[in-house]
Formats: sequence, structure tokens, C-alpha cells
Amino acid sequence: MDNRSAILAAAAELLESSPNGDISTRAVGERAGVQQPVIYRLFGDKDSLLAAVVDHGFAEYLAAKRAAVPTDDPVADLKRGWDGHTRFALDHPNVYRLMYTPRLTSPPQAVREALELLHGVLERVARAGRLTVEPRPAADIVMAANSGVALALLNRPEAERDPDLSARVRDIVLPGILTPDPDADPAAVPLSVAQAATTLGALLRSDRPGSFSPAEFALLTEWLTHLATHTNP
Amino acid sequence: MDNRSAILAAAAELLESSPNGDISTRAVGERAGVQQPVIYRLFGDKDSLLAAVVDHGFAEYLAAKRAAVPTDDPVADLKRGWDGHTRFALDHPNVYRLMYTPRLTSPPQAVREALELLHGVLERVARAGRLTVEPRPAADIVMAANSGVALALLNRPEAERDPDLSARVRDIVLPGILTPDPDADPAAVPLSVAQAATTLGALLRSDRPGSFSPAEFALLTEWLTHLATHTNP
DNA sequence: ACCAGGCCGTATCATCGCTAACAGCAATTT
DNA sequence: AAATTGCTGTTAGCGATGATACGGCCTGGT
Repeated sequence: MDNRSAILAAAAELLESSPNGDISTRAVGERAGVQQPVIYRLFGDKDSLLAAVVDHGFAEYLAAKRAAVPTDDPVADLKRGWDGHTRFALDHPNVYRLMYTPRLTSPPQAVREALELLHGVLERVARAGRLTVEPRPAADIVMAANSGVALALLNRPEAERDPDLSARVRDIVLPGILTPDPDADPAAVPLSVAQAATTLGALLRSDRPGSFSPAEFALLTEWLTHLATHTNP
Repeated sequence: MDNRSAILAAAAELLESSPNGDISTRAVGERAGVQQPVIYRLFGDKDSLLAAVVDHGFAEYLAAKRAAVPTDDPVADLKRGWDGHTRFALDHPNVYRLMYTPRLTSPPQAVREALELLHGVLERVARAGRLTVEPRPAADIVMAANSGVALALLNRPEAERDPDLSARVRDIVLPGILTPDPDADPAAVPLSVAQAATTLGALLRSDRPGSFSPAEFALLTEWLTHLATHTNP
């Protein structure tokens, strides 16, 4: 095995199982079976090593995504891309943090590639006449929102993560840059059950009526939250 | 000057002018005119020191925001809050990165306070009948998108930053959780408990959700009728 | 066979976060 | 008033880290 590949593999493994997302060049050398200066001769710098690890780990993800994407429904591809982005962040938290956290002096090439891939999908969406924003700024918009969601999820302990956050933001941001779905029913309902339940719940929270016992009130608000959450608009 | 305040001030100054966003406890001690162990006696830990610096720097921002917010237009407050969030990130990049980057073991209290502040604004928005999502998940959505935009801006070199990115994402995300502006669409919006309960009852009667048992549904409609009848408008 | 150049390993430096041990000082207790 | 206790600051140093200088070894060309 090449020394360079061994170091990359060792660094990737150590990074994956690192609690604080950091690794030491000494540990990498020991695991790869090489001495510390070899790393510096091959990569020059610890930041460059980490950037190489990120690029390496992201390459597989990019390859898989590149191979699977070409559907004839670019909007569905866009949605799939969002979900894949979030899943990659949750699967490789430390790599993802290195990508979208400006700790490195030399930003890894992976973020640029990811943005270009998203831009390509958006170009196809635009060609299908579904985009209301120019593809370039649209890519920035989607990437900012998607990475924000991913980092927000990573920042919360695993138990407190809202499993619907990514889909929620996705279903807000993507329609915000797309033309209305032609398959959707164009009859705009002025008020939905969810909306009415949300409003009533907020009003009751700020002005609690005295005619309810605590248990009744708890049950009522629970039902309102259920209606606000699990109802189609 | 108190030793603790001197250390906090020195750390804040060093952090502000730090190229990589990191500081050394030795440099902090030297600048504050105290020896290194004093820092550890007062803060216990470098992470705790940084968390205190973040909380200190964020406190002024929170105070200014708390004093200025109470307008009678909560939607405008929400928009102002978004812009203020982005501006704070650009004005204090290193502090902001410490807040929304999971490098610290003990997450600073500032992020929690910021989320609570946003949640409060959204509660007022909901009380005005303008929110289509429960305030709690809505706060997560807005915060994830806003921090994503801010970090995306910080990750690009200053010259390449799109000055309109924040406003663009804002004008996509906020309408995505709000009802249409009543100035543009004069559709009736429930404002009182009675109105909201009446609306919800009517909607439920016409589109009964399957997730309620008959007894539950009967009790819920009874309560809604009670709220619609015996509540002051 | 000899020489030259690149690669590797040892040893080391400077800096970092952090801590133990001791010294001054004030308030409280005897 | 003297002594004890508790808090605060200083000195000195430990272990780990990123990074580097230098000498020896192996390889390839003549």
C-alpha cells in the first residue's frame, strides 16, 4: 500500500472515531505505520492533510451521487440531493464539520465540487422551466439553507434532533425558488386545519381560559399540536 | 478593574483580531496583566473561558435587541431579527463561529438565548394569526436557515460574499412559515380565540382527521364550541 | 565499484492546555 | 492579640502537540 493512501486511510478512521473532531499527526503516523515527518513530507501541513482526508471522503459520496442523479425529473433530483446532503452530514459529522467550518486555512475542494454539482442540477431545473431564480444564486441559497440545517442538527445532541427539520426547511426553501408544481391542485385554500390549529394554540397559550382543568387544557393543547403538525395543508 | 472582567476583555480583544479564530490562554493572561493560572481559577477551562467571552459579547447584542423589539408588527420584528442576526455574524465573525460551530464541549448559553428570543417573536406572530407552523419548530427552521446563511457568508472571502444572499433566503424562508400578508390578500384571519376556534371547528367538520377516535373528536369539538361561545373576543 | 540524490528515522524545538505546590493576605476564630 | 482558615496569585513544570533539522540508508546511474 502506498504510504500516502495508508496515511489518508488512517487519518479518516481516526477522524471518524474522534469525539472532538480533531486528530493528532502522531496518532495518524502510528496507525499508518509511518513516522510523523513522512506526513509533513507528503502533505506539507496538517491542514492540507485534513483537506485531503475531506476530499477523499467526499469523493465517494460525489461519485455515488454523480452516477445516480440523471433522472428526467430534475426537481425530484434536487429534492434527493438535499436529502443526500443532510444524510452525508449525519453519517460523517467530523468530515462535514471540517467542510463547512472555516477552521482550515485552505478550504477543501469538496465544498466547491458540491456547489458545482448542485448548480448543475439547478441548471437542469431551469431548463425545465421550473426555476424562478438564476441558477447561480439559487445554488447559494439552497446550499446555505441545507448546510445550515445540517450544522444545526449536528450541534444538537443526537437525542434532541428534530428528525423532520431537514424536510421542513427543504419544503420551504425549494418551493421558494421553483414555480408552482403543475400537478398540484391550483385551488388555494385560504385557511388550513394546521394553520387554524396553530393560531388557536398560540392564542390559548397567551390567554389561557379558566374554564379548563389542567388535565383538560393539556389534552386540548396536545390535540392542537397534533393537528398543527400531522395535517396536510 | 476586576480580574475576571479584565480577562474577559483581553480575551475578547484577542479573539476579535485573531486570524484563525483561536487564542492562547498565555496571551490572554499577558494582555490582562495576570498570570495564566488565574484564568483557570476563574473559568476552570479554556472552553469555559471562550463560552464566557461569547456570552459576554452576545449579551450587548441581546440587550439592544430586547430593548428595541416590542413593535406592534411582529412580522416586521421577525424580519428585523433576521437581519440583525446576519449583521452580528458579519460584525463578530470569530464570536459567531464559536457560537454555531460545535468546537466547544459546553455550548455557550448565547445560542439558547437567541433561540428563545426568536421563539418569543414567533409566539407573537402566531398570536397575530400569521404563523402556519407551531412556534417551536418554526424557531428551529428560521434559526437553521439564518445561521446557515451567516456561516456561508463567513466561509467565503470578504470580496466574494453575495451581499443579497441573506435577504434572499429571508424572503424565501419567512413567507414559507407565514400566512400571506393581509395587506395584499384581505382574506379573513382569525384574531380572537373565539374566531380561531370557530374556524378550526368548521374546518374539522368539513375534513375530519382520521387520527381521532369518535369520543376524542366529540370532546374536541365540544371544547371548540365552548371556546367559540364563552370567550371574550 | 563508486558516487549522487532522494527518502526515512531520530532527535529536537517552540508552543500549547493544564496543574501542583507554595506564598501573601484578609477575615474569622480562639 | 495570636493563630487558624480560606481565598488569591505566582512560580515552576508536566505531557502533548505541530513542525523541523540533520544524519544515515537505499536506489539508480556512470
